[in-house]
Amino acid sequence: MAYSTFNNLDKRKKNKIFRAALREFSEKGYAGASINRIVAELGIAKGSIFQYFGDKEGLFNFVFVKSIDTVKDHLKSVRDNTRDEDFYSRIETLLTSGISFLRKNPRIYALYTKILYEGNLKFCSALLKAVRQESFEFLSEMIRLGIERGEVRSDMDISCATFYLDSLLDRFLQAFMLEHFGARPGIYKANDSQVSRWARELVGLLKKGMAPQ
Amino acid sequence: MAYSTFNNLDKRKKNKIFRAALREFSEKGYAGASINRIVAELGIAKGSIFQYFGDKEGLFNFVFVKSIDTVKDHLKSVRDNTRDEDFYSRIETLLTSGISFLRKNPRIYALYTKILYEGNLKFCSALLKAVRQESFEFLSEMIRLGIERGEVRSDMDISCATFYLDSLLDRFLQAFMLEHFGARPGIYKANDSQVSRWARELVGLLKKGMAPQ
Amino acid sequence: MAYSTFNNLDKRKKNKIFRAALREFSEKGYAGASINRIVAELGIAKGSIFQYFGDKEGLFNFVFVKSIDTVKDHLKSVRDNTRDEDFYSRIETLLTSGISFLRKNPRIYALYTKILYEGNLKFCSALLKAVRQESFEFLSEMIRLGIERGEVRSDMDISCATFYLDSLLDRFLQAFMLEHFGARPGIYKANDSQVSRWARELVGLLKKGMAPQ
Amino acid sequence: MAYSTFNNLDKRKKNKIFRAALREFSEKGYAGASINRIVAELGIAKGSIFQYFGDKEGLFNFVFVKSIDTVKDHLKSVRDNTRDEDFYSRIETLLTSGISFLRKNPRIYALYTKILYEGNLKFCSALLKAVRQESFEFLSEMIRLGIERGEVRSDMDISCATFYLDSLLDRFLQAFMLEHFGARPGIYKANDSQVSRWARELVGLLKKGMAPQ
DNA sequence: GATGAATGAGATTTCATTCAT
DNA sequence: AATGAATGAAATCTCATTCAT
Repeated sequence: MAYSTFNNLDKRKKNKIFRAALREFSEKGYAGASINRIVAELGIAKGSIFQYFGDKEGLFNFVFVKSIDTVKDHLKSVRDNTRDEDFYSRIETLLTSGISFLRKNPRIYALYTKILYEGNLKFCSALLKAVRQESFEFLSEMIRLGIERGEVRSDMDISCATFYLDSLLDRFLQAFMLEHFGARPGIYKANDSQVSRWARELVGLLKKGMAPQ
Repeated sequence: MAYSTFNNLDKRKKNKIFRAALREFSEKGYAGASINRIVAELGIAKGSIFQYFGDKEGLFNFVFVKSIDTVKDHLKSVRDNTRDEDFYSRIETLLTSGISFLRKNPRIYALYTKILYEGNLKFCSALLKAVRQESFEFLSEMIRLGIERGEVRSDMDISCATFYLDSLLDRFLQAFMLEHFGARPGIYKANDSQVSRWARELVGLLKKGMAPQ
Repeated sequence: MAYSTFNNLDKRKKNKIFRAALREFSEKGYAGASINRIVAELGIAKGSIFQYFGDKEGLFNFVFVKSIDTVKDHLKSVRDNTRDEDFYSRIETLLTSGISFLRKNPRIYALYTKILYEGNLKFCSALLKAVRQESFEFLSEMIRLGIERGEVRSDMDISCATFYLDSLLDRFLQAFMLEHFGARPGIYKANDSQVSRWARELVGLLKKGMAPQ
Repeated sequence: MAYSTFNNLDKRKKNKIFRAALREFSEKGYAGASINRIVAELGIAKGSIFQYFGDKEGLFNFVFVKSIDTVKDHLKSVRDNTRDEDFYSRIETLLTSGISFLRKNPRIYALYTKILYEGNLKFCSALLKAVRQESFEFLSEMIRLGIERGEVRSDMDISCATFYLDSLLDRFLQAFMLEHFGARPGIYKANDSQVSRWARELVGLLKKGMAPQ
């Protein structure tokens, strides 16, 4: 993925490069990103990037994989840390912790959506598919467990419900991200203090639709 | 928006130019679109585009506004034609008619999402904001009416419920579009025959969450 | 081969571009040629070349095909103008007129050899093959006719004799070209006045080998 | 030519470097050769090459001189081993042993022609000139000896005959090499079994032209 | 002596934009 | 009004060469 030339660099420099590239790609997308700008910001020679990553695609891949891995780690930790909570509480945690992840790593989520909608990037689709698959399975499993524990109605179509949950969660994050970057004209004026109230309300709605009566 | 030189063209030519530009922008995004390719496909002189629209931004604006208008017309017609149906039936119609709009105008929806996530386009954000505002008000009004008619629980937070609906509707379309274009690795295998079943199931879920008990 | 943008230029400009490109390619070969240098010499914008020919390969193709055509025309005129001479006289004419062609078009022959030995140019090999085929057939036919007229021994292996002739003719030109360009350390000190003497002597040698006794 | 750092390496490593560089230069020519690729193939540090040879030119020089020496040794051994054969038999041996040398050292002959026609290499021309001088003297001497022994006509212009022989020999090798490498579109379909037949036929032709009658 | 990270000049190519005809 | 030739900035990428370790 990255050549040994890059791996041999010291950690601070590697990180600096990752951050600069992430910033560029997340702001401009793949096609719009300029290696010229990246190296100018970093203050290194243009050739170095190509020595590290071979080409633009290589640089992007490095950034994208590292970003995806960060997301996966986040999801895994949420799953593991909420194992004993009930279904609706887990959803609420997913929502609020998602926002706090997004606050800490705003560019990662921005990169993800930019790439998702940019299309044209054959070398990403396998990764994107894997991520979505994982998230899909994660939610399905949560629902299945919720049914088992009697927290969720047993007559639900699981894939339909997963879609339903996934939409909601993803959109919840998108709404905040687009506001955070000012790119999308936010109409949901949710500021920091309102996030948890919103999360609670959404979970309330979900509960009405999904809990056994 | 477009100069008089353009407005004076005959309708067929204007339409041809719109379609070619829409195709390019929806496939490549704003930055990735190439006026070279557009004029090559059209077989007209490059200078003409600049005479008609001033610059790339002008051309894009023309395409974007016209696309947005088409969407607005669609929404308005759905609203007007379903005025007498009950709340849940209206939602179901929104879902299925949304899909059929998307099938007829795949590039318009593609353009909308591409631009939404591409960002960087100051001159779009007002338009995007207006569209979202409109759609938001459309849904809010539907909910309010639903409550009035006793079809929806009266204790709902309307903006929260609007968000909830909006997420679901938008994501429903996105799922189909991304599959239609093959850009996003679909994991929801919804083919033609399944659309209405899915719509019905989602509405069922919504009903459980939103209907008075 | 060349886009209409180029074909529409006035003849003087087209010729100027041809000459500048021929010079660069014949001096540096395909890989070594620099479009930067060509446009600098011409005093035109870099982009123009790409508008005319699409890419470096396109420019080269144009130059190469035009050069080859010039050679073919030369060969054809020699063949037609010497139809009534005897075999050995035709060979002598080939040698001396070859030299005079080379004096008038030194870069064309230089281009031909450069490319022949540079290899790696898939898009040339068909052309090169065609040229060699043509020259091969031209010589074979001359020998066949020589035999028919009783000027050449009838027991000759024609393809062997063609190889033999071809070697001599080609090498004769090469020797002069390499001296002309100073690229190859000439050891054959043939100056202008000696060319025809050499041609006569070589033909004398050939005659001893090929004429019936 | 090569710095002591190189000369102090063990023989196997020196040979490995020679082979890798010969391969690159013979395939791509001087300008097209890439030190990057050479060191990548060798698995040594790029800096080492510059420590051994100073610069690209130095590396090339080393490769070229060593290659030329191999050719000279070959020629010398043919000359010495055929001293007692008659003139025409020596020529035949030159042709066939030339082919067998080329089969054993295809890259050396390829390098020689690539460079000969690439030009632009001031530091080669002295070497090339020396080689051609040597080969020229070798052939002249053979002819002189042939005349002395009564095998060759005594009225021959020796330098003309040398040119004649040289053309044939060189072209004979070229034809095979270009076919061997597939670079030049072969029209002489000579495969392995035909080489000696061709050599015999060419010698027959020569004999007719050169032997006293 | 060997290493390989850093460099920057220079290559090909694309593209929006201008402007004379 | 329409044309399309001309432009040059900026993009990606390659490569010989240097030099600190």
